[in-house]
Amino acid sequence: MSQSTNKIADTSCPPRDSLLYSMLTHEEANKLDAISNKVIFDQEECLFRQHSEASYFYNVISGTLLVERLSVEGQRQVLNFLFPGEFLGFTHNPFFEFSLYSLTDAEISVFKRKRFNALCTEIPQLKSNVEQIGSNVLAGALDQIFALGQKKAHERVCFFLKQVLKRQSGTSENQLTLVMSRRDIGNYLGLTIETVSRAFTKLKNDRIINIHDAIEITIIDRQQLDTFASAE
Amino acid sequence: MSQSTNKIADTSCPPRDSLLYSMLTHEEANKLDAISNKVIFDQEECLFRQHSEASYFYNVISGTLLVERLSVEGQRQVLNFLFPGEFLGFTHNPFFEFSLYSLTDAEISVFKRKRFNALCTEIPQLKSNVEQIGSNVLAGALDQIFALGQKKAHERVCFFLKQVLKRQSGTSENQLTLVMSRRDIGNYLGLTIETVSRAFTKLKNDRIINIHDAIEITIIDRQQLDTFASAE
DNA sequence: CGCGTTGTTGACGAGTATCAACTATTGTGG
DNA sequence: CCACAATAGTTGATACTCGTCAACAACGCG
Repeated sequence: MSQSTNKIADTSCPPRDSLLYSMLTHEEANKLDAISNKVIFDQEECLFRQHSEASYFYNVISGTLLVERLSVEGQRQVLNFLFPGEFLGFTHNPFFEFSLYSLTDAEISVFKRKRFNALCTEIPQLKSNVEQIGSNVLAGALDQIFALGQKKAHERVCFFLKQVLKRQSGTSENQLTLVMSRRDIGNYLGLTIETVSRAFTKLKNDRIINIHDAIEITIIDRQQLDTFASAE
Repeated sequence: MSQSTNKIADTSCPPRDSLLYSMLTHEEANKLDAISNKVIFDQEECLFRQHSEASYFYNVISGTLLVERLSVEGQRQVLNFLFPGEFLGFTHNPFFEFSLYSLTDAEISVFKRKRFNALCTEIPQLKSNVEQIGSNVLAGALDQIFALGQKKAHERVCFFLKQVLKRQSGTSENQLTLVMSRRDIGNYLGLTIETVSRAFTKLKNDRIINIHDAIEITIIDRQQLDTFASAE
């Protein structure tokens, strides 16, 4: 397992404001913390690979991750990005349907499924929390289908920016940092890197966003961004 | 609930060769049958609507169904088709993420979730069967993402035909009946009806399929169909 | 500093959407 | 049963979007 090659961070606990911890008593939350390990990953590491045994699940504390899937023919499809506070791995399958990679250095809280399931029988609320979180994977996939099926290039990019804006916590209201490459964005949205680049330029020329160094983006016209993001 | 407006069929039971019944003893299967009702739907009926309470789940005995989702802006997206033997509704969410409509007359075996969950505690095997089936929804969505993100029109149509071929049981090996309209196919594949029509014509001209009356299709070159279906 | 990688821009062509006309099929009322 | 209207599907002409190929710029790294 890849996390065994990483150092286990000492004392610090995952943040308790997340869905998983909601509705739990303080004592229950302590029990939950007790079965998690905080693991530090470097940039470009693989947390788990598609078809590997789903023995763990993951809660992002800091950093950004990428979820991808390979078809039987070996074609790569980016399925999602993962931001601090988010979870992955609550599948009922014995094996993962996709792979998870770190785009940046990342602190991850890792739970062993067996121990977690045991705790679930003790704390029933925990189980319903997990099931709700698990359905987020499907919700993300459905959103992506909408974007791929019905939108033009610059609209897909707006959809993507809006998602990052909503999920990339911390930074200021209209500022965002795109740690993922144009290639990853393009693959996620079903576009080539050139088309993604042109879409960004168009949005800049239309004064909807401001591009500083291809990584740092500012939203100027939030309303127009929303319109494009949900355009037919 | 819409099924209350439909007649409950009398004695007949759902087929027992499905995933849900696999690994169950005869006695357990009987218990399962006891909590299901067979309901007859006409063409173009709504079995359940998006955001309605997920109180039931469904096992198709005969007929073909369509799964669709509306965005907040009201745009329609076809997510899947459902064929005999297949299931829908094993969500952990309290509400459905999508709607289900009958494309043809259909016999459906309907299970009440509460009674089913109660039975799950009695028959643990049942629960793991269900979880496996539930993940098929996600698997279908992931396949659709691949098709939408990476394929040309005629390749997407091949992908679609291959799916129908695999899942539409009963009829002969290379014969299939497309009960869904070109509009539904197009929406599912992210294409216009004209492009779908042209793709069919191209496949006919390339001698990969034969079209009899736009509904009845014969696969001539199965190998080429597979190649197109999984092309980059 | 040169080199590789990543992102941007331009020219061009392939592929798909759009608009429109036409055909085939289905359903309805006389 | 037929005539007609309505719907679904096909085909053609055209415009537009996006992919492809190529050149170039910006950045990071040894």
